[in-house]
Amino acid sequence: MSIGKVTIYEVAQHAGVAISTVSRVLNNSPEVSHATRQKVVASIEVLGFRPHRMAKMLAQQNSQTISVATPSFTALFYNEMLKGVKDTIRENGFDLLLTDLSSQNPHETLTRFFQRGSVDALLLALPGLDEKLLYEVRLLNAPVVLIGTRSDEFDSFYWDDAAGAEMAVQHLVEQGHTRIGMLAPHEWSEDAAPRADGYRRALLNAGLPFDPLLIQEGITIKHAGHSEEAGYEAIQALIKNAPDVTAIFAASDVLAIGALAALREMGKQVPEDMAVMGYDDLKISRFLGLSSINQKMFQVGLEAATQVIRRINDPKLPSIQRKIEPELQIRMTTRRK
Amino acid sequence: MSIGKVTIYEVAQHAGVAISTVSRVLNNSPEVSHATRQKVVASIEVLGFRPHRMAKMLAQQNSQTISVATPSFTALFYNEMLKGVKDTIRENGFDLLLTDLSSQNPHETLTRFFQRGSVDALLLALPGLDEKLLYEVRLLNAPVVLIGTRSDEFDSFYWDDAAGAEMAVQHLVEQGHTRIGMLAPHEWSEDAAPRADGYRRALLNAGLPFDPLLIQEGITIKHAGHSEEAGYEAIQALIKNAPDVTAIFAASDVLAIGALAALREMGKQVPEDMAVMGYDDLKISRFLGLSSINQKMFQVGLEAATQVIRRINDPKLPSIQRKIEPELQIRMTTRRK
DNA sequence: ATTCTATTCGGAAGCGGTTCCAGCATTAAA
DNA sequence: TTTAATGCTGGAACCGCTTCCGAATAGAAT
Repeated sequence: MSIGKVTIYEVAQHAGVAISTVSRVLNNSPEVSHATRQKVVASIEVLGFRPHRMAKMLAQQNSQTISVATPSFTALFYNEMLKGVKDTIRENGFDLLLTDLSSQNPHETLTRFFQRGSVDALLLALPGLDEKLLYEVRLLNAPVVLIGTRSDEFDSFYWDDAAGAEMAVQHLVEQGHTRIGMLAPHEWSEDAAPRADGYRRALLNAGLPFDPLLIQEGITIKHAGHSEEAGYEAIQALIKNAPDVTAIFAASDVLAIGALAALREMGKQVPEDMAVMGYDDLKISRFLGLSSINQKMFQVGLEAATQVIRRINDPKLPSIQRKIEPELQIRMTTRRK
Repeated sequence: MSIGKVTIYEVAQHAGVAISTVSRVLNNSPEVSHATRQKVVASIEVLGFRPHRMAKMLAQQNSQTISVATPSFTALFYNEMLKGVKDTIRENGFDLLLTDLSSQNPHETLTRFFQRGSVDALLLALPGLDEKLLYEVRLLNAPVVLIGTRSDEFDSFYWDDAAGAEMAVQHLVEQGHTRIGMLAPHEWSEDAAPRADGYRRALLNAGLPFDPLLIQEGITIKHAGHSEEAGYEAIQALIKNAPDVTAIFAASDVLAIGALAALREMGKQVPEDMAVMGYDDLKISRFLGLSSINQKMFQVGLEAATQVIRRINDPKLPSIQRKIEPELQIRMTTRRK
């Protein structure tokens, strides 16, 4: 379980000093003479002493650990965010604890953080945090940064999903499409609903009728959420229900990628036969030529991490609320020749 | 920092018992009467007591935490592995600590684990662990599972990269290609070298000449490693150097995806003008129609996690060595019409 | 030479739990 | 009825480090 199990007691004895002195050396306190420091350092080296992390944490009452909680940290979407988070966390000497909060039952998984002392701060990226959950987060009484949810009492980074979706669909309209479908995940996740609103709004603005048949959710429970499989299945159903569709707006890039696969297999050309628009602008979308809405996930991750560090250092900082402006990325899949 | 700061002392006092009894209730020890248990549970509820994680760890001498160390856990390749790891870890009550070990200087970052008590076990997925590093890992004196490196003294899951690459290139040969290029990352990573060996072997077997011009590394340092950018740049250089190439074997799917993007922009048809073969078989490759070599990353992650749990429970288990058989996945990008 | 002030260090009390050991009250066995 | 076994519980040591406080030493000031 450990490396030799050398404690500061052994070091102190070996160096002929008190343990408090060893501790001072470890935390390079200024109030220790050069000579004794030398002795202690030598003893540490000789004995191969390594401090015990938990003991230090207990004594100092902090864990040097920051947790990031998401629905699924291996999902591509959150993966992009983590790229921005991880280095910042690391550079400031914190460890990174990753946890999935099942969106069905975040309450239970959130309990883990209620264990006192387990993390110094929490980055919570759970779309659609409700009041009940927010209440629990408050109880944490620790630095918390919210991502994807706006709250006045916490630092929060959030998007206007409806505006982004509107922008996306408007782009399709401008390309001359009049029958525009939408692909949504099987279970309407918290992020998909506002995107559907934006979709409707764009149609309204363009004077196009809203046809419920054109919104197609993922079909099987097995492929719930934003999965390629869901997109793959959904577009087939959509085309069956509405063969005259010439463009689709997918609620996420992942769905769009599944749709592209189905279209290819059906022998349909993109964008000639069907224009495809995604949402999230994953890194890979750039290489697929997939048009999308950039949410600046990397940047958000970076700023959120920076902010949480700042807050750890100064807990009474006024909370900040940052709205991220979505950005339209036009690429091959929606560009008319 | 905590929730009310209620300790077992308060609980004990409130319930009128000794702290040892409270502790027994917390760890549901059988040797506590039903009546007292009720009292204690009630007090815990009333006071809103939550155990302090660090204190428990220190006393129990374990951290209930498992760390996974990779070159970059946000890289798609390791991401697939993590999908297999995370649930297993979680279900067994462990927390997951993710760390990047920069391959330039893994020594320094490995030091973190040398802090006694910080993790109970380590999943180390660092291709090309050398003897020096292995020596340090040994010093950890903790359950360690190696992924991607074979060692008799540790549990290890590894691949025969050369065999996989040979299989991939042989497939291209069978499709009738005689001028087959290879795309490698900018800095020859530990995994790319054996794949290049397999490439040569396949050519040799087919009686095709080996032409060094046909192996193209990534160009700029900025896009080192397995990045889409590297593939994007490399294939352009390759085609310039050897315009007669009709098929390429990319050392990773990520490189291949970059190459596909470049080909599309150049107006080249895949697979008609250029067949493309990847390596890793990321989930997304299925949807891109990208032929690849499946390394069963998810499965490896799953098994490695299972094994590390097993080893934590029984440290003197004989170590196992599992070689993963690569599997050829033929898809659109290499299929002759 | 004496007093005062830094500087450096040792001692000891936590941090918040776990766990061993002993003691007491019960109950079963003799 | 006495003795032995059993079930619960309290007390105290301990996990390994931090940090406050007071003491000792040395150098500066008088």
